Amino acid sequence: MAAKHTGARSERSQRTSEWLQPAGEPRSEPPLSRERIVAAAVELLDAHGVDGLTMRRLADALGSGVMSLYWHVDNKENVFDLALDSVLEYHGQQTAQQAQDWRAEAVHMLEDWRASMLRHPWSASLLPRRALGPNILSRLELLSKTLSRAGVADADLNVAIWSLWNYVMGATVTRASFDLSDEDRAAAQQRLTSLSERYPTIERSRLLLDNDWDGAFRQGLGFLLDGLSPR
Amino acid sequence: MAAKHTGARSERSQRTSEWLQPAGEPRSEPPLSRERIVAAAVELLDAHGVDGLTMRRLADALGSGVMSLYWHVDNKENVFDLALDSVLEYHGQQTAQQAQDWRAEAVHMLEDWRASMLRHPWSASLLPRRALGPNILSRLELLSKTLSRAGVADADLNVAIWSLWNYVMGATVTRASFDLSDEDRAAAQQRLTSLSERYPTIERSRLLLDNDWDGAFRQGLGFLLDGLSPR
DNA sequence: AATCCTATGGTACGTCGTACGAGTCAATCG
DNA sequence: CGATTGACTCGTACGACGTACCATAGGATT
Repeated sequence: MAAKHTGARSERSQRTSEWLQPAGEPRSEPPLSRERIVAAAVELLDAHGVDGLTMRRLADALGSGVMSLYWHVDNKENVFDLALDSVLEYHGQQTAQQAQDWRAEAVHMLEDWRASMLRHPWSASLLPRRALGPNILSRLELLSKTLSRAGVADADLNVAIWSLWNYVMGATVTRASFDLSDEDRAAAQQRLTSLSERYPTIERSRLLLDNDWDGAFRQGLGFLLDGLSPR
Repeated sequence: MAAKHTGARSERSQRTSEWLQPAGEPRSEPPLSRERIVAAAVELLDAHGVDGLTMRRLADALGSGVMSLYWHVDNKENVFDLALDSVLEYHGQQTAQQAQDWRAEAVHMLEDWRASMLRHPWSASLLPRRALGPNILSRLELLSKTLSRAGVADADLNVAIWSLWNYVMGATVTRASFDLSDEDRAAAQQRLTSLSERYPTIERSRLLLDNDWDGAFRQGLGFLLDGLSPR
C-alpha cells in the first residue's frame, strides 16, 4: 500500500561545498531505491544467513539511516519477500528445439531452479513461509505449458505439476539445510557414529554421507518423470 | 551439554501453610521438566505460530520464571528442535502383513508423516533450518528397510529414499505455507484474478484453486512409486 | 553442622523492528 | 518571486526480545 515510488532522480548533487563533510568520506551514495535495498539484502543474506539480516545492518550497508528504508519497503517481511523472489528469476532461453524435447526442457528449468536456490541457501528456509511471488508463478506457468505440450492429460496436469514442484522443493530444502549445518559439523559426525547402532540400515547405505546430491537429484527426477510420462 | 536432568521429584509439597500465598492462586504447578516445556511450546506454536513463541510467554504458560527454563533447555533454538522432533514421532503398528505389501506400508508412513506436520503447520517452516532429530532418522530407517525389502537395488536405494523424502517434504512445506496465508486471503484472491492474464495456463487449470491436496498428494506419490518400482 | 547439587527466578544489558515526527530539497503554482 | 506541496531522509524513542549473571532455597551427602 505505502511506498509509492518512481525510481526517478538520477544522481545527487555530489557534495559541492566542503564545509560540512564531517570526515574523509569518499562515498558518493546513489539514492535509495527498492532495487538497491533488495540487492543489499541478498548480499547480507548470502554473507550472514537469515538471522544476519537486520534493518540496521541493511541501512549501514547502504550508507543510509535505518528509517529511510521504510519509505521504499513496508517492513522487514517485505524485504524477505522481495529478496526471495529476486533470487528465483528464470532466464530460460527459448531455443527452437524446445518443442521436440519437453523432458529436457523441464529438467533444465527444474535444475536451474534448484541451483538458484542453492546459490542462496537461505532462500530454501524462507520459502515455506512466504506466498508465491511472480517469479515462482512464472516457473509454474512454464512448467505447466511444457507438460501440457508433452501430452500429459489435462486431468493429470495439476498432479504432475505439484509432484515436480514438491520434489524440487523438498530436495532443495533438504540439501540447503545440510549446507547450513557447518556450525556443528563435528557434532553431526559424532552423532552419526553414536547412532549407527540405532539406525543400521541407513548407516550401512551411508545415506547421510552420500555426497552426490546433484546426481541423486537428477536420477530421482528421472524416476519421477518416468512415472509421470504418458504411457 | 548443560542441562543434565533426571526428571525425578514426583510431586511438590502442595502448599501447606497459607501464610505466603499472595492471592487466590489455585494452581498446583508440577515441577518444570523438559517434557512439560516441550509440550507447552508445541501448544504455543500451534496457537500462535513460529513468531508467537517467546521464552517469556512460554514461562508464563508454565507458571514459572523465564530463566528457570534455561535449566532444562540450552536456548530457544533448542526448544524449536525439541518441539519439532516431538511432533514427528511415528507410532507405526507393525502388522504381520507388512512384508507382503511394502507399497502400502511406505504410503502409510509417508502419509502419516505429512499428516503429522500439517497438524502443526509451523513444523514445515522449521524443518529446513534444523538438523535431523531422532524421530526423523527413525522414519528414514524404516523407509530404508521397507524399500530394501521391496527389492529396490542397493545402488538405487539412497536415490529412492531421498526422492520419497523430497516429495513428502515439498508437498508438506507447500501445503503448510498455503495454510498459513489466511492473513491475506483477500490479497491472494485479488492477486490471482489480477494475474490471470499473465499466467494463462495455470489459471485455466485452476492450479492454485484446486483444493484436493490429499488426493493430489496420494496420486503423485503413486506416480513416483511407479517410477521407483523395480521393473 | 558444613558442604554440595539441583532447581528457581529477579534484574539488567544489548539488540531488535518500527512508530512518530521533524527535517531537506525540487517541482509546482499563485 | 515567495508559498506550497510532495517525495524522500533520518534521529529519537519505545516496547519486546534472548539470555548472562547472580542470589537464593531446599534436599542430600558428608
